Amino acid sequence: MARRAKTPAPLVSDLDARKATILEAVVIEHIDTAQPVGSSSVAHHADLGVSPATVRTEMVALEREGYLAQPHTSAGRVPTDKGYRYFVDHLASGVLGPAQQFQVKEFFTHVRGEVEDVLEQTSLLLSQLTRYTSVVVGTGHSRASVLSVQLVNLDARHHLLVTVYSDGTVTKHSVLASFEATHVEVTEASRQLNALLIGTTLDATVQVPSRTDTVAKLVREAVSVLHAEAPTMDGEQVYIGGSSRVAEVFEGVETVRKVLSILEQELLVVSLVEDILEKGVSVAIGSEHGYEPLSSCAVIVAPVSVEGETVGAVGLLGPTRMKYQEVMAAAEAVSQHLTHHFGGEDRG
Amino acid sequence: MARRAKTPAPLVSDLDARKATILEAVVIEHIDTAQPVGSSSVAHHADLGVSPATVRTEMVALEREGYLAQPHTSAGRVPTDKGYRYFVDHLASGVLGPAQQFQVKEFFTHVRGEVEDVLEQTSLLLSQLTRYTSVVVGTGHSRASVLSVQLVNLDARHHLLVTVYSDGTVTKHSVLASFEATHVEVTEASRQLNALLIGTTLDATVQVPSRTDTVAKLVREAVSVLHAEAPTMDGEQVYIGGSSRVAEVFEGVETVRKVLSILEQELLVVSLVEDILEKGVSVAIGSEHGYEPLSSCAVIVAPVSVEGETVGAVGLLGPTRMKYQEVMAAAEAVSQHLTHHFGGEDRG
DNA sequence: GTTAGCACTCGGTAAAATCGAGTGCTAACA
DNA sequence: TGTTAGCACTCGATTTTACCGAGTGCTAAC
Repeated sequence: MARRAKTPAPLVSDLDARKATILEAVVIEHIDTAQPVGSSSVAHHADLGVSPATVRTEMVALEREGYLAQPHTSAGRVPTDKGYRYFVDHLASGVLGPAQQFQVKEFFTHVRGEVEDVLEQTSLLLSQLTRYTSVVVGTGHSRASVLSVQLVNLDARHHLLVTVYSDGTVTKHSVLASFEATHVEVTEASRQLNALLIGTTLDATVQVPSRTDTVAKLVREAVSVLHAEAPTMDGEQVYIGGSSRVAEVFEGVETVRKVLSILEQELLVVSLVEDILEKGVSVAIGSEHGYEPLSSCAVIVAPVSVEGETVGAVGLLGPTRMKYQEVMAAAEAVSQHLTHHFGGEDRG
Repeated sequence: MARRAKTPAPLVSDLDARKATILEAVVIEHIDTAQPVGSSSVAHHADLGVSPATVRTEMVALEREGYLAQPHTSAGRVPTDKGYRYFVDHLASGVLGPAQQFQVKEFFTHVRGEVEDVLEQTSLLLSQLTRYTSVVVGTGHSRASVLSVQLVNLDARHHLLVTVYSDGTVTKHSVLASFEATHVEVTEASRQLNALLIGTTLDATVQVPSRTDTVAKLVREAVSVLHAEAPTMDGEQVYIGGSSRVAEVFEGVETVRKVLSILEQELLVVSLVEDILEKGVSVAIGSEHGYEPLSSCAVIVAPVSVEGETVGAVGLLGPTRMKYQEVMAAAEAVSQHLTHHFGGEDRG
């Protein structure tokens, strides 16, 4: 028994075959219809040769164990978060339809451009593919080393510090000096900065010159600006695709508003995705992720890694009654293609 | 008579004083309550010493002339787009509340950072200020000249072309060569690119070397990559703040979805804003802007200019029954502060 | 353990009744 | 001529009532 399985070990459970089938039937139908599911409908669709009455007794049990819930007496049953959890852990498994597979392949053979563009486009792809809102996260250059620094002067006091990192990201920082500097001095400062910083990572401390001439002051200024940003700005990028889906997929203005307002906060989205990744889980249902305003959401994530290192993730956000099979398959497929795209070095 | 006034010349109109007052009352109350407004309510609030009956006859006239509409017989009146138009052109004028004024001032004395960050934060400010969704557009470096180009090699075949423009923007482009290049060659190419491009704008053609050595090939490659992007990528930046407001402010899922899906398309948003600016108008109501899916929206824009040149705009998007006075005042104030912020050179 | 039978619950929908804000019109008035 | 009170009328919104039927839980028979 693995100490930490890919999905958290089921508490007590493992329903017997029939209960599982019934649960599955309820989940599937409810996902499809958004309505409570009744015993007769289950008896009919899941073809265990049993009558509704039997199904009913089983459903009572499933409800007692917390997999199902009744909106009110004399309505059908609806899956709980726990019910969905069992479903995705034990029952769901789907493959991408051929049309979708084709679309994904097409996409990845044709994308070109900068990493950022690819990620952004990918988020659109995902939301088209699944009809849910997608989240693509690129984790930044925290471990990337500096390839090149350059100080460009805009005018005598304003300079722009442009840094290129080994992972291909580029940052810029304004440097406002309290003194004037000539073009030559700026160029020299640039040269020294290169000597100083190339090969280092942002968290490393460097030996700055203590002289008091203009060039040295420029260098110190630049280094401090750069390092000041280091802790906050991890260079995470977030791309959200199909946020308008939120309005289609959730019911109730209030829910829509809540979800949208979460999506607006990029930092929050990043940590949500990272939290889920960290737990080694690929799906977080309802309250599982611990973000209260998203308690009616399910989030599916799949990591994107290059050389064993997780460099990002793709995610999809929908109601708890989302189409897990399809969506998980899509996330899987896209994340793998992305992994390959960034790993398999031979694309622009 | 000016050939093209700041706001399109009123067709026939200019209502007499009493009609105007009545229209104003209807608009104000409807903005407030979202309900059709009846004659008695108008007679009461607008204190022209007249009875509801008289108001009614006037309202009939206003309806005939297209300023008001009746959702159905025996309901109150609702302003039409034309009614709102008259309202904003002739009647509306408001100033920012002191609290808001303070907030704006506070904001602009404390913002720091890159242009992009300032614009993004501004969009948040605007949406907080007005409780509507905001749009901040920065028009790009189409006329900016190149300050510096640098080719950085990631590995033998992958290079990164980093360009700094006179307006402080920085772009990066991957350059994938079909041949290998040494570090020295890349550095030399970098030097030549600088000599070649500094001071030019993207639309200018440059004399590339026709030699066939590695350096020359690199240079040609880089120049072509850079120029290829020029027409599409104008470097426009769009920042949307408070998109969750859409869900609060519009009613009907379908409307919300439509609006959100427009907001997702950055290009579309940019051209919407630019269209309105171009017409020299600051408010576009309902069908005026010609974007059908936004026919229930009003858009308020204010240009941001530096040295007489329009470099961007701030905008706010709400339902046609939005609080024009407040919102226009806010847009005005923020755009002026922004103008000043970018014009008054002494901030980082 | 399963099932048919059955009484019961209760949300959803439809029809009916009611309400009232607001209208348009007319006739009297200044 | 413009204004106003009076009044019948309209019609959406709200409430009431009735009813249907899907679905339940329970029980007794298989």
